[in-house]
Amino acid sequence: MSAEEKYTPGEIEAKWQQYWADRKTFTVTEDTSRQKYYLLEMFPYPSGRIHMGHVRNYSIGDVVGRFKRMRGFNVLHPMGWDAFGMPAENAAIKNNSHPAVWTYENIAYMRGQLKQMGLSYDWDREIATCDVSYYRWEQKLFLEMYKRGLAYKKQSFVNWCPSCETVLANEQVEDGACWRCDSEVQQKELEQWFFRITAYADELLDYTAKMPGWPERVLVMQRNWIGRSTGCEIDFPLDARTDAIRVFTTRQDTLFGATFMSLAPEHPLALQLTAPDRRAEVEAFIDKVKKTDRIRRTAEDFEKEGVFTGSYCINPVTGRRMPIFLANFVLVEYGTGAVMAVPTHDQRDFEFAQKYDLPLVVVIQPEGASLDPATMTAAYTEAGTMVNSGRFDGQKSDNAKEAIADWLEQEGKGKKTVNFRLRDWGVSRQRYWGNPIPIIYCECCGAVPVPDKDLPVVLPQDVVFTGEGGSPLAKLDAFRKVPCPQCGKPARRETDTMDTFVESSWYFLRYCCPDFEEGMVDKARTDYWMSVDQYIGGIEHAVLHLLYARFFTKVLRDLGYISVDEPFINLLTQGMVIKDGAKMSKSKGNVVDPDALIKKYGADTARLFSLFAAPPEKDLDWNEQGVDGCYRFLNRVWKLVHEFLSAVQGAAVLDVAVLTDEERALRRAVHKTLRKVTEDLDERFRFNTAIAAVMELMNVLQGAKLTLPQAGAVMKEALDLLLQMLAPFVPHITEELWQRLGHTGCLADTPWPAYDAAAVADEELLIVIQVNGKLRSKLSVTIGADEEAVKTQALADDKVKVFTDGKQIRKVIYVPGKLVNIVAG
RNA sequence: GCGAGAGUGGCGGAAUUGGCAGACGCACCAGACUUAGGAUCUGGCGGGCAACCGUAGGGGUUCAACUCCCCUCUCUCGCACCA
Repeated sequence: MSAEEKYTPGEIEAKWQQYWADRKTFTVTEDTSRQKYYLLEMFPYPSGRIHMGHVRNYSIGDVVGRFKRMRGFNVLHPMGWDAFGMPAENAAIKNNSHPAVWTYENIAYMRGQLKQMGLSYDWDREIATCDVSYYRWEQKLFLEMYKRGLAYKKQSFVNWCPSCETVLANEQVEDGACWRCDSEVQQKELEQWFFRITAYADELLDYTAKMPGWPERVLVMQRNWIGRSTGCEIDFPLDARTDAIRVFTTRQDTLFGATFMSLAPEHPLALQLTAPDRRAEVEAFIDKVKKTDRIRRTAEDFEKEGVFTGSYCINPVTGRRMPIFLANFVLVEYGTGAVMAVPTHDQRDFEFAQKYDLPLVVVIQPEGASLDPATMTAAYTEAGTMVNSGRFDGQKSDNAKEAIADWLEQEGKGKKTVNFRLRDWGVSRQRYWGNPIPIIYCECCGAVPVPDKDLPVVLPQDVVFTGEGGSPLAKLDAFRKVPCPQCGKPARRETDTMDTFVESSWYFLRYCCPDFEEGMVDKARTDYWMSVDQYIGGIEHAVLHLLYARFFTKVLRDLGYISVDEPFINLLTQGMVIKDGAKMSKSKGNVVDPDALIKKYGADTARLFSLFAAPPEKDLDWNEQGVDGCYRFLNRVWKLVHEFLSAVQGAAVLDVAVLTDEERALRRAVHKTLRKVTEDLDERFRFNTAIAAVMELMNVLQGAKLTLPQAGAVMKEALDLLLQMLAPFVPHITEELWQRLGHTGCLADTPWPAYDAAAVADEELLIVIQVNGKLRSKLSVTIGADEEAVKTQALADDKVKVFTDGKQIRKVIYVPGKLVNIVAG
C-alpha cells in the first residue's frame, strides 16, 4: 500500500480540526427563522486533564450535535469550565502557587484535549466560572435574592468537613461523610447564608410529574429528596403549664391512641421540662446522643432508647395524661422535633413502649380481626376500622384522616400542614477560591448589601496560602476592612464565598449570551435558546446539581430574567466507564489515559469505541481489544473508499431504472442501513446499534463486485451515504474521505440524507415456516403473494412434510410477509 | 424493609409492535498470503453424535414468549427510625 493510501489519524485529525476552526463551522448565532436545538453536556471541573468519563460524555453529545446540525437545526453546543473549587486551593498550598494560575493552566491544557477530540463546540461561547465576567452577575443575583428573602442568614448547626475545613450542604453529605474527601462530617454551629429552596419545594416536586424527558429514577430520587408529606400539626397542652408541645403527624387517624410523647434530645423544651430529680439522667442521655455520630444514630438497627423527663402533656382529644420522653430516634430537624407516640400503630413507638413499659391503646382494627394490646407483637400500621376514637368509631381510618383533620381545625386544636424533608440550601463556604458573597457587616447597620456601584466584589489575587486552615480572605485586611456603605463607619466584609454549585446552577443561561455586559442574561437571546433540549451527564448529579439548577431556573423566571419553568427538557444520564470490573481509579491502576489513547489510535477510534461498546445509559466496559476492533473497522472503511476511488470518480449518473438485480440488492442494503441509522439517532439514541448496522453494510460493500454496468454509480452513492452516516460518529476520517471522493464542500455541512423508499422496498420476502411453532423451513415469495398460495407452498415444502406426514393439519396461521405456522398433530 | 432497573454464548452486547434468539464487535479455531506475523484476507464459532435442548429458576396465557401474567432467586442503584 502506498504511503498516500495509509490511514494516518494524527495527520488528518489535526487537518480537519484546523479546517473547522478556521471556518467557524460550529459557531452559531440566534436565528429565529430556524429551529433551534440546545445541546449541553455537563461542563467539567478543570482538574488537570480529561478522563475517560469525559471522553464518553462528550462523544455522546457530539454525535447528537453533529446529527441535529445535519438535520437542519440551529444547534447551540457550548463548552466551559466549572472553575471555582477546592482542589485549586489545595494545589496552590502544595505547590506554593496560586489557584488562579493552576486553574487557568489546567483549562488551557484540557481545552487542547477537547479540541483534539474534534468536538463540535462553539468555542466563542466558552466561559470559566472563576472569571469575574461570569461571577459578577451571580453576586447581583445574590443581592436580588437577598432583597426578596430568598437569600438569608441564620445561625444553625451545619455540616462541617474537618478535612476541607468548610461547611457542606445537606446534598453534599453522603452517608455521613463528605461527598468529596470522604471524611466524617461533624455538626458545627455557625452563622451561614442560605438560599430558600424550600419556597419552591412544591413546584420542584409538582414538575417532576411533567418531565417525561427525564429518566424516572432521577425523578424518583428528587421526589424522595424533597420528601413532601401531608398531615397535621397538633398541639398537646403541657400539664401544669400554659404552653403546649406541637407535633407533626401524617397519622392523625391514630391520635386517640397516643399514649406518650417523644421529643428530640435537642428539642428546645427538653431541659425546661425536666424535673429536678431527673436532671442528671436526662443530661447524661442528651450528652450521649450528641456524641453518637449521625451515621450510627440514623441506622435502622440502632436501638431505640429514651429517658423520661418527669413531665406530662395532655392528649387534646382524649384528655389522657401522657408522659414526655426524650427519644434518640426523634430528629430535631424534621417536622417539629416532637412525635406523638402511638405504640399500637407505629413500630418505633411500639418497640419504645415495650422497652419502657408504656400503655397501649388500639384505635384501628384490621378487617376481620381484633387486636388485643396484651398479645400484640408488632404495631399494626395499615388501614382499618376506627375504635376507641369517640365520634369517629366505625369509620374507615382512611376516610377518618380527613375528617379528624377538619375537626381539629374547627376545634382549634390543630391544623392541616405539609411538611418537607428538603432543607434550605446552605451556600457559605469558608474558602478562598469561590465567588465572594457581596455583603458588608456594620456594627450599626447590620448586614448591608454591597451597593451596585461597588459591584463586582473582585476576588483579590494577592493572598497567601499557608495551608493552616481558615479562609485566606479572612486574614486579608485590605479586603476585609471596608467602610459601611450606609453609615461610613468601619465595617467588615463577608469573607465566605459561595458554594460552587451556585455557578453551575445557571451556566447554561450564560452560554446563550456569554458576551452580554448589561446583565446576567440577555433576555431575547436566552428566550431563543432556552430550554436546553438535551442535557447529558453523569447520574451522580441526580439530586445535587440538577435540583439546584431547577431551583435557580424558577427563581430567575420569577425575577423576570427568563421565561421558562424548567432548564432541561430531556436528560440523558450516561453510565460510568468501567475497566476490569471496577470504576477507573488511580488506586486500582486501571486508568486509561485519553492522551495516550488518541496518540495511538486517533480521536475517531476513541469516539467510536465509546459509542459502540454499550448503549449510552449503561456502564461501559473499557476493553483495549475492542478499541483495536474499532480501529480495524476505520482502516477497512479507509481502504474500501480508496479501492473504489477510480471507479467512483469515473462513474456515470445513477439511473435506477436500469439496474441489475445485484445492483438493486446493494442499493437496498445501503438505504435500509440509512433508514436504521436515522431512526437509531433520531428517536432512540442507540449509537451502538447504529454503528453495528454500518459495520454490517461495510461487510456487504466489501463483498460487492465492480463488473456490473452501473456498479460505479451505485458504489458512488453507497460510499457517499456511508460517509454521511458515519460523519457524526467519526468526523475526521469521513471528512478526509469525502474530500478524496471528489467533494468540495465540508461534510459536516451536508444535510442528512433521506433514504430512498423505493430502493428499500423488498421484491421478495423470506417467509419463515414453522411446524407447531418450531422453525422448519424458509420460503422466498414475491411481495404481495396470495395468502392461499403461500400456505399451499408451505404445506408442500419437503422439509415441512417430514414433520407433518401422518399428522392431521389442524390449523395454518399466516402472518403476512413474515411467517407460516402449521399446527399439526 | 420500600421504590426503580436488570439477569441472553467465553466476553461487550442485538432482537423497535408477541413472529427466524444470539445482529455487530471482541476472544477463540481453521485456512490463505508470507522469511515472519501481535498485519491483512477467507471461513467457522450457544450446547449436544443425534433426536433435541437452550434467554436466572419454576408455573401460566398463546398457533407462537427473551418479550405478556403469577411465583421464586440473584445482582445493581436510590431511599430508609422522616413521625
